[in-house]
Order: sequence, then C-alpha cells, then structure tokens
Amino acid sequence: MEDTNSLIEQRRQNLAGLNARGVNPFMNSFSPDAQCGTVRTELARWAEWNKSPEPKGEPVGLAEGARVRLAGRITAHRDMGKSQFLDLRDVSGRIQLWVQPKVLGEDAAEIFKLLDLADFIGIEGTLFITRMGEPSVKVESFTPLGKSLRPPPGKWHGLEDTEIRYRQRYLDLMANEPIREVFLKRSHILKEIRSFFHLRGYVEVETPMMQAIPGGAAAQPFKTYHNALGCEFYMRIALELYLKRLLVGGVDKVFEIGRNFRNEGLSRRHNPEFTMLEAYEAYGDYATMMETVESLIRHIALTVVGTLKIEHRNAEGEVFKTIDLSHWRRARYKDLVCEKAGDDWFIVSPEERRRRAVEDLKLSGDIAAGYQDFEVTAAVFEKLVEPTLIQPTFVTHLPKQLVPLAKISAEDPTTVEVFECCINGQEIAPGYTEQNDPIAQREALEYQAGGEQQKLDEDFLVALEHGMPPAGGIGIGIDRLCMMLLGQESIRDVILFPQLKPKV
RNA sequence: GGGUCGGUAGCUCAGCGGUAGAGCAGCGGCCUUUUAAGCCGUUGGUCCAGGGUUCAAAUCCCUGCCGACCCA
Repeated sequence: MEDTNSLIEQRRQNLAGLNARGVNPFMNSFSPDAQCGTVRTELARWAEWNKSPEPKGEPVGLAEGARVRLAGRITAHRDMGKSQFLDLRDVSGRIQLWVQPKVLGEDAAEIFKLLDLADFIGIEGTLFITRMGEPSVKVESFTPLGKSLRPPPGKWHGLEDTEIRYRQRYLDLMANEPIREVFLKRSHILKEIRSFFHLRGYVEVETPMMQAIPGGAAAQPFKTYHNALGCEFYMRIALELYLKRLLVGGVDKVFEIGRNFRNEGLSRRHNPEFTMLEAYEAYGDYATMMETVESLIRHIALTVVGTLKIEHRNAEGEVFKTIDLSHWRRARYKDLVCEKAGDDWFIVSPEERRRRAVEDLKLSGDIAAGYQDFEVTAAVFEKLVEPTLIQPTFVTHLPKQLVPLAKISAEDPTTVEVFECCINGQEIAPGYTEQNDPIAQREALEYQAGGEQQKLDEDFLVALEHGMPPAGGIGIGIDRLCMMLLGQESIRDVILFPQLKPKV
C-alpha cells in the first residue's frame, strides 16, 4: 500500500490544519438524535403530505423546521460558491446537507474548508425541502468526528475491482449500495432463523470448534496445535456429533449456527470456512424436518425478501432466473436419475450403466476407475440432476450405500430415510431420520473409518449407548441459502471477508 | 491441478512497438436551492514484478505474483 501520493498528502495537510486550529479531528463520541436515511424518508413523507391541496390527517414524524443532530460520512460534495451541498451517510441511508459559510461564522467556515470527502462529521441543523424537492438539513453547526486520510473509491462506478472489493470489503461497503444491502439482509436472515427456531421451542447452543476427532461428515479438516495441552486439534467439519450428545442429555430440540472448516478447494460455491445451521428435534423424523425446512425458508423469504418469488438478475439487471418458493416438489432419487439417464437405468447391468455414463452421458471425467456401481449413479445425480433442480425439491429415498450412517426406510429397505433439499441447482439442506441405535452406529462408523481406530469418536458412541431419543435432523448451508435468497451467484458475495491468498 | 481473460492516475477505463491518455475524484477560479450540478483552468504514473528481443517495450516473448471465469 503506497503511502505517498498527492491525495493522501493533501488530506494530511488538512489534518495538520485542523490540529493547528485546536480542532480534534478524531472525537471520542457524538450523540446523534436521528439517522440520516430515516430523517430523509420521514421528511419526504411530510413533503408529500404538505404538497397535497387538502392534506388528510396529521403529519407523522419529522416536519420542515425540526431540529436534528446527525452523524455520518461525507459521501458527496457539490460546491455552489456561497452555498454548498453535501451528502451525509450513515447505515440507514443518506441525507443532503446545505452549508452556508456565512451561517457557520468565520472560524467554522475556515474549519469547514479543511474537511474532505469521506470524513465523518456530526452536524446540528434544521430540516427543509429544497426548490428541487430534496429533503435537506440546513447546517447550523458541525463537528469533525473522524478524518479520512485516504481518498474513497469513485462515485460513478463505485468499486469494481473484485480483488479490492474482497480484500478491502470496507471500501466495497462504502462505495456499492447493493453490496451493503446484501449483508444487511444476511444479518436479517440470521435473525429470522433464530426467531423461527426459538418460536418452535428450540434451544440454541454453541459446541466446540476445536475437536480431537473431526466427525459428522467426510471432509478434509484443518489441523492446529494446543501448546498447553500439548496435542493436536482439528477445526470442526460439522456440528452433528456434539448436538446429538445434547439429545442424549435431554435437550430435545436443539440448534446451532456456526462456522465449519474444510481444507478443500475454493470456488464460487466453496469457502474454506462457511456457516452451517444444524437442528435436531427429538421424536421427529426426516418428514418432520422436511416440513421444518420448508416452513423456515418460506418464513425467511417472506420476512426478509418480502416475496416467495426470488429473482436473480444479471449484470444488466435482467431477470435470468426466478425461484418459486411457493411450490415444493418431492421426488424419489431413482426417478430423478431415470429422467436424465433413461427409464431402464436401474434395470441394465452395472457394466452397462458405467458404459452409458461414460459414453452416452459424457461423464468420463467424473467417474473414477475404482467407483462402485452406486457411485456411478451418484455421479449422474450430482452432475446431471442436481444442477437442474432450480425450484425447491426434496429428493427422497436415497440408496442406503450413499448414506451409510442413516436409518433404513421401512417401506423400501434399499433406501434410507434421508432427504436432500435442492434449490438453485445446489444442495441446500440434507435431512435425516437420525440413527439412535448405538450398535448400528458403531458398525457404520467403524466401516467408514476403514479400520483406523483413532478416527472413531468413542465418546460419541458411549453417549449413544446411554440412550438417544429418535430424532429428525437437518443441516442448512447458510451461505448457499443467502446466495439463493439474495440473488448472488458467488459465495464470496455473501461472505464479508472471503478467503483469498495473502498478498506478500 | 489445467485452460481462458485481466492487472496502466485515488476510481472506471482507453492506448497494444515510436513523447503516458480520457472521464470522474482532487486542487485553483466563477456561480446564494444543487444533486452523476455546470463552466474555465490545473496537479497527479515503479503502465503488477523480474528477465529477454529491439535503435526504441505499457505494447512483443519468457518466468513469477495476484484476481475473475470455465474445466478437473
């Protein structure tokens, strides 16, 4: 980061000028009595009311002539000579300031000249509407609050350099309004998830991120070392095994929202750390959890986005994809595979399936030589079916080999009581009837560990032996959920600080 | 890991062998209700880094770094 350029030098000189006049440009605090965007909205509403020839009712909120104290960042400056207009922005939005040096007085006018675009200031003044109808504040006094020593990104194009946007997200948030919206809505989504589960009587918990044995999923973990204990730990790859311990302990409805870490590739859909929701409900099953997922996502869409029809737009602002959350399809895994691979897919021999997958369906790159038969079918599902599941779909009756830790379905013993909820061409939420038989669970985990005894979470198995109630469970990838709901095609646009290679 | 594209002023970009450019921002003027304000003037560069080719390289070649997208 180059520290010497003329723009920075000018700002440092203005800073020195403020200091020379005994003005502290970095105040400890300021007490605004309103927010910029809120004031602008209310004053605009008043203007609308006032303009009507026969105003109905009484105006609510702020009106012309009201005094306000506001604080924010200066984001625009229009110099009219004896009269200047600034935009002041806080988290709620922006409002226009009208500054006349003669109103401020000579000293304050001198100090005003030393302000720069992007400085934080506090102001006090009265509300009025300009000739052009813009809600504004006539500034009577101001206080520098936090000087900016670097030039902000441009006002026209905002900030488009993706690398700077991700590495210096504060600049992205400063310059790009839609990005700010995405992250404010992400916060709102998290809030609605919590209130949804609390309303249903769930308990929110926090479980260890550092684990001696990383369990609950098949993924490469990150490794770390604890000096005082003198042993290695892994960053968790899933929340599951600790939440199930809590079912054993008697917390019947439990959920956690937290970070998982997977030491794998980065892509538009993968960040090494990502946010997961897992929820478990005693005495429920996978059907209970299907209802839960559907209700939850409908609730979030309505409260945060305001609609069940989610539109995704391209750079030109045209809608290229609409996700309709008012209809949730349920389909069997086998049926979906047959739709893409032929009705006789499960009738022909395994050798023929492999040949068709490689030759007819052109999946040679996705099918390793050592793949078992069910993995060949899984490749068809993952590559040809899942990306087409744009509309919400619960995929059910998954083959038991695919999900070895799940409970066998009573109606079809070749399948398990598991669903994968796919929306937007991605798996958003898997759900299970959870295994509560400690003997079956031990066998499955031993098989999965492939004889490596040190990978067995013995304490988890002991917990199950103490008795776990039957339960339904779900996991929801929060980042992918946000992508779907907020119309973002890259996970980096819903994670504030996505992982990038450090710059040396 | 492979391929494609990109990295030039604070921002957005043009230039693609022959003096380093534009718009905006900034700075100096003019303008007492402007809003992508306007008008006049003006400052600002390790052209990602390193090597090579050439009389001459931002430009062509090689290597590296970082990023985006596609594929694995």
